[in-house]
Amino acid sequence: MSGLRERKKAETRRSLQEHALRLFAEKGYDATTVEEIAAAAGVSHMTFFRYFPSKPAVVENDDYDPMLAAAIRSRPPDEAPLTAIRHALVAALRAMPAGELSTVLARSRLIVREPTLRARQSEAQRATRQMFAESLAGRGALSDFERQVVAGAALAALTMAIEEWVRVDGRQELADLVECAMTSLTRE
Amino acid sequence: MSGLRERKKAETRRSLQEHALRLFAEKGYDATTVEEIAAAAGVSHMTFFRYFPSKPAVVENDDYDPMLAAAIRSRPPDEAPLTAIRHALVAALRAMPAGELSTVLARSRLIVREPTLRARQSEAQRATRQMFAESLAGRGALSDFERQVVAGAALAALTMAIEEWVRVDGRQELADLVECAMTSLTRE
DNA sequence: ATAATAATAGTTATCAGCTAACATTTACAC
DNA sequence: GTGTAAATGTTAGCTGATAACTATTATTAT
Repeated sequence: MSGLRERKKAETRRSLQEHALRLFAEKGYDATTVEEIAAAAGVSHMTFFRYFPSKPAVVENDDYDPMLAAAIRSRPPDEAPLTAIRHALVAALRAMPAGELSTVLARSRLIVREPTLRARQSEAQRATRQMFAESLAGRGALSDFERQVVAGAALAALTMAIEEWVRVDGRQELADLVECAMTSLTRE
Repeated sequence: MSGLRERKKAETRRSLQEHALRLFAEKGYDATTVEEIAAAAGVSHMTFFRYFPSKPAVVENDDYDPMLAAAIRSRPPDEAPLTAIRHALVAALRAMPAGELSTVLARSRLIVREPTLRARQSEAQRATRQMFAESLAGRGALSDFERQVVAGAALAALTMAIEEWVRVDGRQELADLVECAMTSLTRE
């Protein structure tokens, strides 16, 4: 698994992603063609599509979903659903090193500002919502439907927090914004 | 404004939309090309794009936004934000004639089932969210940010209700589903 | 070390959505 | 009726995405 082939693949993937993000930031998402990204990484456009199923996919990373789901599940079972999600999110964000957060900020900036990427993001969030909903199992005697609703609402709050985070260009802590957002949901 | 030209335009638009929805339902969204829709309506594909800015746009209708915003604004000012939105939505839905609801169901079916349309929908919802947020002005001493959060969460709940509505193929009242969804948010 | 093999990448062609430039038809106002 | 302006069609092109096929390159078994 660490042969030359594997390393080359990883390197190509990384290079494609890196050049893509750089070009998107430099000249805009729509103004950057897959052809250009591939050329910058020294491969053909077909290779791009072998590594990423679509142009927007090169920006996305769903790596946090399982971690967050686990964090929700490990909250005390008597906590209300939205409260459990809030604590899980805030704790996860506070535990995140600054370097990683700035990467997340860069990606988020792109996604929030490019309509095409936003649209994709909301589609990717369906999986996240599903995970959130499942990780609420057994909490507060909710039906499947109600769990989806709560998970969806929490994700909407998280999304709003991230958009605000991008708007203030990271000058407020994302964890604080998420805490504020989630609290304004439960405080009714 | 009711010259032959205007009438023809309205008729062309209606025809394009009608054939589009029919073809989408018959053979799927992706499998239906703009060319086919245009041909079915007896025009060229360029004419299609003169009437609708994009293929997905032919399915969308944002006609309800102003009505809903007004309904929210006219709720008693001491009602909590989520509660006000809930009552506004439920009242608007209960006042809707059955025929219109079945049209909404048909459109929703398409949108919920076609990933491409879902993605677009979520983008269109940004405008709806903005309207919801603005129509919450003065209610509950919320900041701009918090209003966006609450509006976003409410819309997420509405979306979940509509998805469930489609899932049960309209056999439950949408108003009831919305009421259930919104209530599960405030009940924490 | 080398040949067989399997993975990986490139080439080419094609399709669909979408836009632009230009020509042509058609309703309207006079 | 005729000129004008709107509406439509024609054609061509760009970009994202997929498929079929070929060529290259790393692995592996000898």
